[in-house]
Amino acid sequence: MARAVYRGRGWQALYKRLYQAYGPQYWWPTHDRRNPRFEILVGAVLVQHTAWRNVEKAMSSLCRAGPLTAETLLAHEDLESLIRSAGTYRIKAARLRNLCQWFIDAGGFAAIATWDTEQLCQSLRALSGLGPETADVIALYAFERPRFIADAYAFRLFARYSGQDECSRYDDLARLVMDRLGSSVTVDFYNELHALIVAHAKQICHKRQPACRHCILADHCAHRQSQLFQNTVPTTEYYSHHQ
DNA sequence: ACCCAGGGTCATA
DNA sequence: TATGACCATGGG
Repeated sequence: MARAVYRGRGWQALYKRLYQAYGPQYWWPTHDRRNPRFEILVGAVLVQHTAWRNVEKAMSSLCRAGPLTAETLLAHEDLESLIRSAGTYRIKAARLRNLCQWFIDAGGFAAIATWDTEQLCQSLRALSGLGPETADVIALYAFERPRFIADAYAFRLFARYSGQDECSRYDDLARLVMDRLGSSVTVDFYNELHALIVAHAKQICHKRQPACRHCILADHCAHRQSQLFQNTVPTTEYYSHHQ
């Protein structure tokens, strides 16, 4: 049986094609299985503007220093040096302390689980050092709320794919995508969608020069279409005929 | 030597 | 509202 081909342009079709190409991404990755949900809070802060491999080093030294709990992190006098390899470590140490205190004051996972999603996201964004993206990452991966992560990769993909860059703010793109997807979309969908967008951006849709020749979305991508149009005149065939 | 990475804050104009 | 400087390590 031939596998299905998804020809639609919408986000549902885009998801299916990405999934078909890259498969499940198994996010959020965890280092220590004892406190997997709290580790997501920590990782979400550490990974800000940082390659994940550097977060892994910081996470492993954190786990070596004690259990990954809010109380233990607050007790670390040398938190800065423990997370040094994640970069911007003074800032991130302060942000982690903020987050840990918030978590304790809120009453932990059981209490926060009863919060409304909007309430949760607003509360997270109110913390110094947690912007819209980190707040949504925590809401989605640690608290299993349906949120679209409108990160730099999503902006890039959307701008190239649709050919329009009308969205400039985080909330504009997040709202646009969530409205189009509708309320029936599951948390698992958003979980996988963000991970797939990251995988696709890393492998194909780079910042400078996207590898459009290998892109599985190229047939519907505005950026690819404009590239093909520009390349219609100066082909090697043309010059070989006219030299 | 430069650019980038699973961002966010703060100071200017 | 919209840029720019800054944070800072590590890999390509």
